[in-house]
Amino acid sequence: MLDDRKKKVLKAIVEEYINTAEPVGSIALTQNEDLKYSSATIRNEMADLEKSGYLEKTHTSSGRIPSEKGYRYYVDELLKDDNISLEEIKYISEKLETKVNQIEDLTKITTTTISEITHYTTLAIGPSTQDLLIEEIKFVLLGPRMLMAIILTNTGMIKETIIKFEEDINEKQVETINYMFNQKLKNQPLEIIDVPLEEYLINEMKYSVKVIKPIIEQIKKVILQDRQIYLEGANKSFDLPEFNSLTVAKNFVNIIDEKDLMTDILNSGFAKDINVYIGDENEKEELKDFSVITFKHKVGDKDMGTIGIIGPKRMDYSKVISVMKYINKKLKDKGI
Amino acid sequence: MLDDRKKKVLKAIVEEYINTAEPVGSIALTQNEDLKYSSATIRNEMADLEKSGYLEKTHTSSGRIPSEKGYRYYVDELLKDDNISLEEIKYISEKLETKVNQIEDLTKITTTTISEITHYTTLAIGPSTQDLLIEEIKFVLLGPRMLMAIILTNTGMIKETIIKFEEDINEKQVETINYMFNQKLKNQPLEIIDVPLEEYLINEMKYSVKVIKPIIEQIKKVILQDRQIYLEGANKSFDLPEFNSLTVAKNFVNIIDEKDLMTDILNSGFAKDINVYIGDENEKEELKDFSVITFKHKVGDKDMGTIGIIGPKRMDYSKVISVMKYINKKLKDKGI
DNA sequence: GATTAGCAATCAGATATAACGAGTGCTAAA
DNA sequence: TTTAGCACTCGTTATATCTGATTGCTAATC
Repeated sequence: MLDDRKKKVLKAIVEEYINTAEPVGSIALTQNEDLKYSSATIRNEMADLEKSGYLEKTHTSSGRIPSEKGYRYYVDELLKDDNISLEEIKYISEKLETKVNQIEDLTKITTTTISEITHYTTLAIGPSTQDLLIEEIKFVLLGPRMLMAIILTNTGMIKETIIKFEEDINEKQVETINYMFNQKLKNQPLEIIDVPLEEYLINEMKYSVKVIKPIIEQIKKVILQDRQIYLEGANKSFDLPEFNSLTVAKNFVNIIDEKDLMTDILNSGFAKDINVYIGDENEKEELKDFSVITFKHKVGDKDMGTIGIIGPKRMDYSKVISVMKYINKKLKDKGI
Repeated sequence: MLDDRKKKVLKAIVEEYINTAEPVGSIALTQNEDLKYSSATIRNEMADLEKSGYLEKTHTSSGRIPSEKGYRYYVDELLKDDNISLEEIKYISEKLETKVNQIEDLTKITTTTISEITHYTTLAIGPSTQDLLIEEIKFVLLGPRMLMAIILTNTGMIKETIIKFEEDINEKQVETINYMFNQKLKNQPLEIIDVPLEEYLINEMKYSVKVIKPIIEQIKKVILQDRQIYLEGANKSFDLPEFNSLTVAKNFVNIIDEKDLMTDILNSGFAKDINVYIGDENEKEELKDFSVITFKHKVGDKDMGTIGIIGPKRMDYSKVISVMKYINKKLKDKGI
C-alpha cells in the first residue's frame, strides 16, 4: 500500500517520536541516513501520510506525530522484533535460571525482569484454574477443629487452604475424607468441587453437613479466589514526559489501583503469541490513552498466566516485543 | 502555654485548612462560633501564633497555614479523638465481623475498611515472626521428590512451604523427619531453624545432607521472607489538591512502589498505641512532605502486624485517629 | 488595657499584549 | 520529480498591567 519511501518516512517519524516525545519536523528527518532528500520532499510525503491517516499534527504548524493507525502499521509492518542486546540476553537468562520451589515464583521474577529491562510498568496474573485437573487432594489435621486441604493439579500447581469446623473431627474421619474425596475427584476438573458433590458426599458418608459443607465451601473459595496479581515498576511510568499531565498520571494510578481492571486487561483476547493494543484498540475506556502489550507465558507447555506491559502509546514497541519474544522462547525451552 | 483564645484560633485555622486546603484569613475566622471577635483581634492573635512558630504564611499577604509545630500541637492538645459517626461505627463493625479462615485475611479487610472510611491511602504489614514459638510442624509428602512443611505457631499463624529434593524420599522417611523435627522444635522460637539444627539433625538421623539441607533452607526462607504488604486506595491520594503538584505525586508513587520503604515506615518506633509522624518527624527523607499515622493491631492479644495511613500533612488527624482508636479497640475485643 | 475600625502596602494569580521561532503549505524554478 | 524560497500559522515565552484578598499598623473606641 505505502511505497518504500513513505514507509521509511513513517518508520523514521515513529522511532524519532518514541525517542524524543516531541513532534517530528521535516528538517529533522533529513538527518536520517535513509532519507537523503530535501526537507520539501519529506514534507510532501508527510502531507500524504497525514492524508492517509498515518500521521497527525498537534496544531497547524507543528511537526507530525504518529496516529494510532501509524503506530499500528509500524507494529505490523515496520518494526524489528530482535531489538535486544547481548547484555540484555545475558541478564534475562541469569534471572530466569533462578531456582524456585513453586512455579508461581517464576512469574514474579519474570515480571520484575521485564520491567527492569524495558523500564515500563509491568503486570502479571497467575494461571487460570480453568482446564486444570485435580491430580490429588490431601487433608492434614492441624488441630481438633482445623484441617488443611492441599490440592495438586496436573500442571504442578499446588493450592492449599485451611478449613475450620464447629465440631471436633479426628484422624479416623480425616482418613475417610481423604479416601472419599480422592475417589471422587481424581482427574476431574477443579470445578467439580461444588454443591452436587457436597450432596453426594453427605449422602454417601455418615458425616454431618457440618463437616462436609465447610470443606467444599472453602476449597471452592480458594479455587475461585482472585488470582494473584503482580505489579512492578509503577514509578517507572512517572519518569515519562506524558505523565507530566495530571490527567494521565491520575488515570494511570486509577488503573493500577483497580485489581479487577488489571485482571480484565490481562485476560482480554489472545489471538497471537504477543498481543499489542494501541490506545483505542483497548477494550477498556480507561486505557484509551495507553498502549498495552501482553503475552501468555508457558513454562515448558504448562500455562503460567499472562504478563503485560502498560505504557504510553509512544511506547518502544520494538524493544518490548523483542524482549517478550525472547523471554517467551526461553521459558518454553525451560524444564521445570 | 497558649492561652485559651490562641488555642481556639489555632484549632480553627488547622481545621479550616484541613477542610479547604486554602490559607486561612482573619475575616474567614470571624465566622467561627467560638471566635466572636473582630478580624483585627484575630489578626493580632495570628501574628502572635506565627511568632511562636505555630503558623506560617505562604507569602507576605496571604492567610496562614499551620506549621508542623502547629499540627503537632493540634494533634497533642486540641483534637477530638472520638470523631466518628454512628454510620461509620456500624460499617466498621460489620466489616470486622466477616468470617475468615486465616487470621491474616483480617488484616486485609481492616486495611480496606480504614481506607474506605478515611479516604486516605492505607498500608499494612503482617505480623513479625520474631517472638513466635513453633507449636507444631507437619510434613506431607506431595510427590516422590516433593514435600510440604506446615508450621503452626503459638499465635495461630500457619506458614507452609514446598520443598523439592534431588533424590526420592518415602513415607517412612517423612515419618522420621516429622518425629525428629517436632522433637527438636516444639515450643522453640522460629529462629531455631538454622544451620546448627541442620548439623545436629544430619548427625542424629541417618539421612543424607541432600534431604535435611533443603528442608532447613526452605523453611528458613519462608520464615524470613518479606512480610506481606497490603496497599489500599493509592488512587484516593490523587484526589487531594496537594497531588496537583507533579513532584508530590511522583514522590508518592515512588514511596508506594518501594516495598522496603513501606516496610520501614510500618516498622518505625512504637511508643504509643497510635503514632503520628508529621512531615519532618518522619525518619525517611522521602516522607518529609507527608504525614504518617500507624498503629500495631492485635486480635485478642495476638500481634497482627501494623497498619498505617499515609497522606498530606494537611491530614484529617481527628478522623483518622478516631477511626484507628475504634478499630483498635474492636479488634482487641474480638475473639478469633 | 483590650478591642476594633480604617487604610496603605504587599503580592500571587489572572488577564492582556507583544515578540519569537519552529514548522508548514504552496509556488515556481531546477 | 525534486527542491529552493517565502508567506503564514500558531504554540510558547516573556513582559507588563490589573485585581483582590489579606496583612500590619495606627489611631480611635469600649
